[in-house]
Amino acid sequence: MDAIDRQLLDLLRANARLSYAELARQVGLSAPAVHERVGKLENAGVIRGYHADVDPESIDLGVTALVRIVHDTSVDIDDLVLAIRGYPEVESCYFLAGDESLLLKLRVATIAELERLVVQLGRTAGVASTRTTIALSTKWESRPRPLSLAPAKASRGGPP
Amino acid sequence: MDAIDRQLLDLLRANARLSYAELARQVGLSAPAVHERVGKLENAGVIRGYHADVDPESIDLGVTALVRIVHDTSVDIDDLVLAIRGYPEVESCYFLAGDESLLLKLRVATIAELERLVVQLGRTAGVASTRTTIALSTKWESRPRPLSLAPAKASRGGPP
DNA sequence: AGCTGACGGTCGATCGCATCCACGGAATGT
DNA sequence: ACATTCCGTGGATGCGATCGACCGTCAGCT
Repeated sequence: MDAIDRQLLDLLRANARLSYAELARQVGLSAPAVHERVGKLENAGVIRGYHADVDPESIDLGVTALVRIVHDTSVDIDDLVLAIRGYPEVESCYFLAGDESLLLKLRVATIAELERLVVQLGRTAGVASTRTTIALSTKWESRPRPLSLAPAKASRGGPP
Repeated sequence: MDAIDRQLLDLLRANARLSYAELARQVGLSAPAVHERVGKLENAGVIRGYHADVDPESIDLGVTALVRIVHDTSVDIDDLVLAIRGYPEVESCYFLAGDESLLLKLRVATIAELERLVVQLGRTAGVASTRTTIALSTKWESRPRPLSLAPAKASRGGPP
């Protein structure tokens, strides 16, 4: 994992559909070399996948909510997580340090659907209580933090 | 936005590097037809981009934290959001209904870095107070909810 | 009804890209 | 010094992206 790998990750996080030829031009290597590097990053689990980012409102998921869950410890936490995974509306799930054990981010079409889901969650085995907050808007999400600052083609030769 | 569009969105959300030829095979159209459909979805803002999903631990971002921010209303909320956008560690930012106005999800390398960032956030104009929770683990994140269930090639003819 | 234009698709051709293979050179261990 | 390994380049080949020409369907108009 050197500077060129980091640059490739940056490029693919910004645009996952770049061709290997284009990536090669950007980092100053040949296409096969880039192909091999990216393959290794995939196999090593550094790159976990490539996903289209779809506007939620466009696909009728205009309501975003955050639900914090207090764990009823008579049920194993892994079983609870597994049960929650069964709800497709739950986009993300974090295991927290603190009073509430889990934070869920979920998206649904309507407030009515949210109500239905929160009630169902509250009845799920292992859930002691829930605390729900509506997200009025998403300012941004999944913003990638750049790993490398300089393009590799320039500045050959170590720091001054 | 018909069933085939939804199917294309599903396919690209699962794997953004599928070729147009492969997409075409999956939905039962020709490659140029798929090319045009995807282009329209991009131009309409339904597809906002394509991003590689990189394992945070692999790029030295092993600490995930959630910070809730109480807004000091003497500063405009938009200015506050803009200031927070300046911190590259903040991956996501939601505007909430409730006591705390903002929820931030951020990733850093170490607890020490987290401390530094939380202190800085607390000093930012418009921040009345912060409440920080560490995420011990991310069970899952950005899981896409499938839009269509059936492959378009099969089951021609309405429901029974 | 018949005409017309917009829309969305197919087909065929061309050019670039992905991918495989053989080869080369630098860094490393013996 | 030599052998080995790693990582790269260059060339060849078949597939995919993409363009242009053409076709069927449908809605609205005369």
